[in-house]
Amino acid sequence: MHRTWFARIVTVGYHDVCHFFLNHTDQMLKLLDELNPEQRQAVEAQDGPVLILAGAGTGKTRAITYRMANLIAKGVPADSILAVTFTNKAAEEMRNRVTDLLLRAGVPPGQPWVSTFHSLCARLLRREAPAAGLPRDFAIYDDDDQVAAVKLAMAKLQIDADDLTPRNVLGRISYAKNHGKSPEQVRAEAFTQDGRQTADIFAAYEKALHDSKALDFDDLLLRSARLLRESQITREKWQARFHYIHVDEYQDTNRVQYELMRLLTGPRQNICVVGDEDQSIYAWRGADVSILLSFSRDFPAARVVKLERNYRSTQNILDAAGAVVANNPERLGKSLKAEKSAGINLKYFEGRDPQAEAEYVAGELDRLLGGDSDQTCAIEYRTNSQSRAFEEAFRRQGVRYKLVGGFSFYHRAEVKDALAYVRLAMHPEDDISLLRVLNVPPRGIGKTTVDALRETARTDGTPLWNAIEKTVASGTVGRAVAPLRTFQELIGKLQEALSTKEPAEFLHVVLEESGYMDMLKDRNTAEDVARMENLEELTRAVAESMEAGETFTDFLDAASLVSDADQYEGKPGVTLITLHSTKGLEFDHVFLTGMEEGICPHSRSINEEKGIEEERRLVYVGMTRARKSLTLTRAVYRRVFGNEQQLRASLPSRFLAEIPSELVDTVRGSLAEIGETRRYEPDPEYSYSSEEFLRRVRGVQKPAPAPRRTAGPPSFGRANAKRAGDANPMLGRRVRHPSYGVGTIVGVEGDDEDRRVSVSFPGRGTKKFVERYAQLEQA
DNA sequence: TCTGTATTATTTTTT
DNA sequence: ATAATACAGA
Repeated sequence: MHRTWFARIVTVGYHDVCHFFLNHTDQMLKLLDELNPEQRQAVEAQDGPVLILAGAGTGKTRAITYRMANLIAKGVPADSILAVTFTNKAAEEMRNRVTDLLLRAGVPPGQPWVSTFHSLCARLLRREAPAAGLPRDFAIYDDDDQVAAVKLAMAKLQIDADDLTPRNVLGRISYAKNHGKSPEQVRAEAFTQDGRQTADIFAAYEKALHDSKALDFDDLLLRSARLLRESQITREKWQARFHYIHVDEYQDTNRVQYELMRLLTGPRQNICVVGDEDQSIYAWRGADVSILLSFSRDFPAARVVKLERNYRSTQNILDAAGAVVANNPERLGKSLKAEKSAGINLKYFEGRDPQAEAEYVAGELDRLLGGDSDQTCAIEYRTNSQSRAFEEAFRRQGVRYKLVGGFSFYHRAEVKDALAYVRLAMHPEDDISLLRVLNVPPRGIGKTTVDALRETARTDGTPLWNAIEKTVASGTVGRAVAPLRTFQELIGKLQEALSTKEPAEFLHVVLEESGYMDMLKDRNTAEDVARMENLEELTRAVAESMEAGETFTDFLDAASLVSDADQYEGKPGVTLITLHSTKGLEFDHVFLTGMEEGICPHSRSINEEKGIEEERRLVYVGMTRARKSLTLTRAVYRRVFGNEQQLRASLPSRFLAEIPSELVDTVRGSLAEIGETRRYEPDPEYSYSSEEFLRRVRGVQKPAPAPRRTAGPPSFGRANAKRAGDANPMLGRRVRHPSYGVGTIVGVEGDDEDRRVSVSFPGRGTKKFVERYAQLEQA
């Protein structure tokens, strides 16, 4: 997957390194001159605990990479150095940079172990599977699988409460697990019906994962920590393996990760952590800043290094970001000094709605990327759903972009389906995977049959696989018995293939024998063709992974553990990305969008002071990603859901008012006029009611707002259609839909914004679209 | 009893 | 718009 060429470089032994010892240290010393005094201090503090408090853009990655290279140059075997990063991408980047440094210093490149906590734990547990009481080929459930497991557990318990959504329950389960609580404890502490039900679901979820031979993300950490805690032999073995440990983004470490770190560090205490309390943005998933703040208490011998020189951003950007985060109490407090000059002012644009916001951004991108295009631009937003307006506007205006997050390759349905078959071949008792593909492609196993199987499994307390076996064996006549037997035989064949064939070849068998490929070939819509290509890509990825010397489980682990941010390639161009995923990245130009109350800060965090503080840090992170320019935008009206919901006016984000107004220029065309820049200042008048706000905005608005989709696909007969009453002139028109092809309009309802059209497609039935969203063209 | 079509609820952030 | 669910036809 994210393996690169250096993975194949043979690790050089300790003696080889010693052989060139003196020579290398000299050259390494020269390289260390490239560091500033503080960074150098962090690098040369070789033994014992080290805490690096590093503000945004102060070169912390640089400090860690030089530190590791320096250790290797001094003769420390590369594979006894561990660095834990927040994403796989960051890990890859770090490995590359260490390799580069070693090459420059003339040191034979060695490979330190760099990975995320989760990948580290996955590999540890694979190697120590027997000691951990796990089968070596356990599955790793990703987020989707986890939600499916919760759903299954809820169905089994026949719990169907409105306020207990699977995702919500999963959050509670994860919270409990990360706080070391068992289902029994959760139940004992519960004082509401919801709490008790959550405890029951938790118990059923744990059992389901156990029976399926699967671990979730939390389990990877928990089981590793437990193993190291309880098995002295294993603990000493791994402590002996890692002599120097580094943890990046330490402010976002949770309790279990902390325990892991301590267990691995052991008595040697060669631990170096890097963090910034202002960039802690994962408290909601158990991260705990106090772990960072109490490092010096945990390790009294700790040396503390502060990195405060910022090499990334202009002083204006830093001042603006600093002013925002200054509103948070309980900071260690630090001064960030830009090495760059003041730079240009920040910009502010307020559009009527997300479309206007997106069009403004698209125009700016056009300007920025006009001539030379080696610049990197980021469109940052709080929630993934905000990306759509930008995607539409960019596509209309021909702005090329890359989307990070959302639906990544390994989350595609066809990829997950294929991998579910693979898991089933390993463990047929994996209910989640079984339910996923039992009737994909359709083999005549419908809801009724599945319900019956579930009931059998529930009463017998067995996995569905056994229930299938029982149903088939019982000899009862039923329509579903034959397809069930076929499915059984299919899995049998796959098991056979798994044990005899190479992984890539095995995957090919999976796709052919299951009929999955045939299903796609038969349907052969544009989407199906794309799916087939994705599956080919998957097979290719497996083959490449094998060539790189990885095992099949390595590959599967990586597929489960890819993170959204891993998709970012750092190439010139435009990237759409959530604020959370931007952590650790940097861009020449940043657009921080959707700066509204309810979006950023998000409405779910708005009621608690702690929530607001974290949102503020999120904004701080987003702002400090920018090197040269930072533009803040917002939309006055936003739809909560797709279309039915009404437009809702929102107030400007409170964080905008925290930025000193003299650092910001309001863009021409912004709805908030220049006189209204006072909104940037703390102003009691700023907090008027939403009704009054709406009135004000309407007052400001131009008398005839231009139609928004001027550059869009031709909107057929809009002017005519407005004249309602007589037979709609749109009826009978031929239109083209991107995936359904050409059809005829057979119905029109509503008008303007919400106008919906029914289109009859030959052979595919009648579909109803919201005209504004469906990309219909006149045919 | 399965399969396709109509209706409805759904969006915080993620390893 | 998309995903889950309900309903009707084969």
